[in-house]
Amino acid sequence: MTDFKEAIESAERKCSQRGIKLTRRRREVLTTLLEANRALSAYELVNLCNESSNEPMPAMSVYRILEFLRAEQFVHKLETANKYIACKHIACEHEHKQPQFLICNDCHKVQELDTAVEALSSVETAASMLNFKLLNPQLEVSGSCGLCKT
Amino acid sequence: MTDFKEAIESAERKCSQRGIKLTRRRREVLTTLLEANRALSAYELVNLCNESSNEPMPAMSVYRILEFLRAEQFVHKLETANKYIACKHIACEHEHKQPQFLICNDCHKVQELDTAVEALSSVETAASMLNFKLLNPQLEVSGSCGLCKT
DNA sequence: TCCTTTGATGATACAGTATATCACAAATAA
DNA sequence: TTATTTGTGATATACTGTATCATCAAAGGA
Repeated sequence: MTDFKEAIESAERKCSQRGIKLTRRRREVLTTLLEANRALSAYELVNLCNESSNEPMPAMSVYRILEFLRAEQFVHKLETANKYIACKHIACEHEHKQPQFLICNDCHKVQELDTAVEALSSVETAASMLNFKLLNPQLEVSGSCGLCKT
Repeated sequence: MTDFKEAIESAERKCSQRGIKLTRRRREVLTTLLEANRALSAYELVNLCNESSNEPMPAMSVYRILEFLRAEQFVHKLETANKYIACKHIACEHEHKQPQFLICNDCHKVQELDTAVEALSSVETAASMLNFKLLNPQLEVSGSCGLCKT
């Protein structure tokens, strides 16, 4: 309950540094994602926002706000799952390119890796031999997280 | 025009080896995908099938058939694009796990790599340290293919 | 201060992607 | 032959996302 407050404050700070605003609605969406502590679909977000506040949250707004939060790297989209998850490093200062995710097929929990940087660099090498330039590469692989091997 | 015939024959052969059937409808979908020679959405497939044959192809059938073709590894789904593409190796005998795709953001052409095997193995290592087991890992990265740098 | 501009949000419609279900026919097994 | 499984057709509906226009409020200039 305090962990995500720090993340919000950090996002707030980064926004003002960047000359943009973390508005009430944007904060609402980001907070909801942080509290959920898992990947959510856009409509799950809509519902959660509506449960925890009185002003109804239009689905359109959620999509728009997610675009904003992604552009600022506060949120990632899991393209393979059509879900959104708060970036693990909102509160960090370092830039972090090349996000990498392990997605559990059973419990659907997501772990954001920081470790396998060389994975993408080897793809990059292979790609460049085909004259292909990677753009904002993101890696998503699914499997089974040790916890739910039933 | 002869290239994909070989692929169909090979698929036919594999199916009979496996005790399953490449029915007329399934062959229709697979042929359409091979002829297109690019990634297609499910509904693009529906339309193309309808153009080249008189019996209307229901969208439901395309989805069902795509599931079948994926299970047999004749077709891959690009999860990040919601499109389907014929496997480059339908006619090969070797098993090929870990498909890897480079997807061009501009022309949307897709190249299936065979080369960057070590990419996934380094993810695998990182994952196993978290007690996470990869399952049918597939890699999709987008960027710009040398051809359409405008 | 007033006005204008810009950015954010609300509201509605609709396009695109996918699944659930039931019915029926053909192929296979008992 | 009868029963069962498998593939397909048909319809409905859920889920995901974009287009568009209106409104409102904050920011900055005259």
